[in-house]
Amino acid sequence: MMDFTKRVRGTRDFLPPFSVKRAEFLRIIEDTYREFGFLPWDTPALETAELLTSKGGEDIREELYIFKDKAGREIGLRFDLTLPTARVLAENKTMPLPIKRYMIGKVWRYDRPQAGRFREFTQADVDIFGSEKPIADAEVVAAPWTALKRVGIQGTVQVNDRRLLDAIADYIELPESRRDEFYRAIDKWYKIGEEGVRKELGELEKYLDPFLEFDTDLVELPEPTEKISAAKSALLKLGEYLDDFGVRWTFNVFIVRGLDYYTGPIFETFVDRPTSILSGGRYDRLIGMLGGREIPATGMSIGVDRALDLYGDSMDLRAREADVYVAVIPGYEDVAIQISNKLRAAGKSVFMDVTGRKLGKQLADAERRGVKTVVIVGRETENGQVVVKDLDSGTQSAVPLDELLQKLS
RNA sequence: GUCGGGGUAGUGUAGCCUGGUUAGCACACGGGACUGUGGAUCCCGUAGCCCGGGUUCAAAUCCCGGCCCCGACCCCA
Repeated sequence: MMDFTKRVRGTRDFLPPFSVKRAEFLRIIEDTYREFGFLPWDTPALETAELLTSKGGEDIREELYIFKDKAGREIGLRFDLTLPTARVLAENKTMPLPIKRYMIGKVWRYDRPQAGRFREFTQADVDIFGSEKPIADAEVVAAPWTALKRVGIQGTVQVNDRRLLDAIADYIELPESRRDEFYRAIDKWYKIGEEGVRKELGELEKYLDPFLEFDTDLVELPEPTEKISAAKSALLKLGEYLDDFGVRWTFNVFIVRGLDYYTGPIFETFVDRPTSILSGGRYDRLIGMLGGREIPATGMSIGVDRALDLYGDSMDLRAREADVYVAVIPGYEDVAIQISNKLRAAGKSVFMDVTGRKLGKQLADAERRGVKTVVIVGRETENGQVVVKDLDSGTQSAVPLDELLQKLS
């Protein structure tokens, strides 16, 4: 006998009550993005292998789902939402700018699964295309940060800037060819500590002490060169806008994020663990690299599943499965359907029993589902009434049908 | 790719070291006591030793191989 119950490695099933919270979280994110004026986009999960590997060389294939279709073409699953979006912009060369868009969807990476890391996971992106101004970076941070705040998660956005890092690297005379290696090591500062970073750096360790002079508050950041001054004042401007948006942020010179993707401000958001749940930055060259005109771009992404895993318990999310449970006494199905429809038309979510099981079972079922209001549809309907029962208090009363809606509101 | 810990009903586990009744328990699920009133209690029920080989009179237990899961490293555009 084959085992048909196996899941693909690194994927997950989302079942209630978690799935209910997850859907609610996604709804709040989407509502917030809309409030900030971002419009929804959706692009295919499948892209050509050519695109997916375009900015990482051959070794990047190791981290991707790539396979051949029946015609022998190499295709793969997207690993983020930014690259497909950039492809669309490179392809549609006359879209009116600026564009503010969001996209919520699954992405796939052939990582080795472990705590907080899956091969299939959901991202909720916002991006602004067509503005190089810091106010755009600030807004793109503010929208997802606000969404998180609305569910009770107050993160601190750690801010750095690729131009600043490069300016510092110039100043401390870090060889160009070793910079990726250096950045990759210091990026682990909060994970493995100073000692770990020194060890990791090896012969590059001599550059660490001069670099550490820049581990300060932003206003106190030394300005030994013109380039550093310029990067600093850009960050100060950005910080001012973040303050205006009410975002909690801090400058952190150890934030690096990736290697060849970003060209300006970069962001990571932490709550109380060194695991980022909201991150992104500015990437002004990507669309040009894909063959489009150069369009300045900046974006952020919520790691939806990771945020739920780490902080779902403390999120302020509705967990109940429906607003009202309609318990149906056998023989009264027709009127139960009519009543359920009426409630739904008034905006209530309704779980109507369809099993015909006895009332005690239906009440237990309602409770299990976390629904606290039960409308019992039975013989009272012959007098134009239903019984409304509150499962929390245990109280109930017969209510005329035309008063049902106001009784429930 | 490297390393560590594990696989016993749907979930969590006891049993394994020291092989030997019908593989025990809890939760969950279905039904009943209670055919129009949930949370409590009681009763009944469904459901399990990852796969293959070896040792043995006898394997969940010991040995070998495989598969899978979890976690750490590497990496994370």
